[in-house]
Amino acid sequence: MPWKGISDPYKIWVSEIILQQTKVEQGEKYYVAFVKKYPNVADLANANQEELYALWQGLGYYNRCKNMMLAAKEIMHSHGGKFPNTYAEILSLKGIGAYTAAAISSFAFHQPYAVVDGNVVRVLSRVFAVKDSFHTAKGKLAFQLLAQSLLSKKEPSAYNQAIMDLGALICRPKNPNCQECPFQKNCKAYLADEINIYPTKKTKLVIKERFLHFFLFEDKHHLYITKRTGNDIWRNLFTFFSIESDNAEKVEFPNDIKIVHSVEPQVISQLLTHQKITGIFHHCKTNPQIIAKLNLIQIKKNALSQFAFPRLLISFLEKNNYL
DNA sequence: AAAGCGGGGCT
DNA sequence: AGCCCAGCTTT
Repeated sequence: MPWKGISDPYKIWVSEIILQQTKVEQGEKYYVAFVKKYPNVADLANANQEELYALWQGLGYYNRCKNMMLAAKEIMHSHGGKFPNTYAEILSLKGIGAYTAAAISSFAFHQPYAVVDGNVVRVLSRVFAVKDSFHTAKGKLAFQLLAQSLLSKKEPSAYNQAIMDLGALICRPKNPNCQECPFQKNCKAYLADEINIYPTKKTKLVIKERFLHFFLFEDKHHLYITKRTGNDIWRNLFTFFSIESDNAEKVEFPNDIKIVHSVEPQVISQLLTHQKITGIFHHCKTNPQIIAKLNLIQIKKNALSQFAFPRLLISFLEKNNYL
């Protein structure tokens, strides 16, 4: 790598920013071009923004170079053009977070700050069987403290480089080379044969789409409803008799329920935290046998407000002037 | 805590 | 098509 052995904090900074969310192979030529066109902080601070963006073209995350220029100007104005050498000052620069501040202060200034990036998280989570996700505040703190406690205070630079290399080359995301890993005998994940569950993923919010077909039974003065039970949404609330389907068009309904085909079913959706509920309201022909068979509750239309309905039902009732 | 920000490689 | 990756800022 072209930045190998470099001690200039500016060039280390450039390399670290380029490598954020970017593969080494992809970033290399950008790094070479960048330090050639802008060899130092002053050059970057005085850069033409159009040219800077042009140089960055294809690399993505364009705020990275925008922030670098802002930071370069800040270094010129507040630090006399000399790259700051304390963690706090480095961290305060635009576009530099905990990882990059630790990387620069350890690599350029040999200060004892442990880097925590994706590689480090992977290594530590496996070796120490850390199940907290780095994407939570708790997990972030846990990995930060653990990494800092392991850091070699004598050679923070070598330590940081080593643990990231271990993550990149041996303790890889897929097919880690545990046979050649120096920590094989100490790795809790390996010993438990649980390499594949680490690092714990961010729990992505999956919005499940559900289709509830409601069957509306009524007569002149009454509606027929049911109380929802079971471990599902709207427990203990009242709705029309319903059947769930995997689509809005078709539903398997009992043979003895007669849909009023002259009335198109009404469709209303409601977005919940984890579910998108689509209600399809079918107007049905009512007869006493079905009411009894489905064990429906007869309520007076002028007493609807005494019952707790889900919002989706309220919407339907309001739209149709029941409420 | 979650969204937004690019692009490329991998499955 | 979805997931992941040497992150940070804004909301």
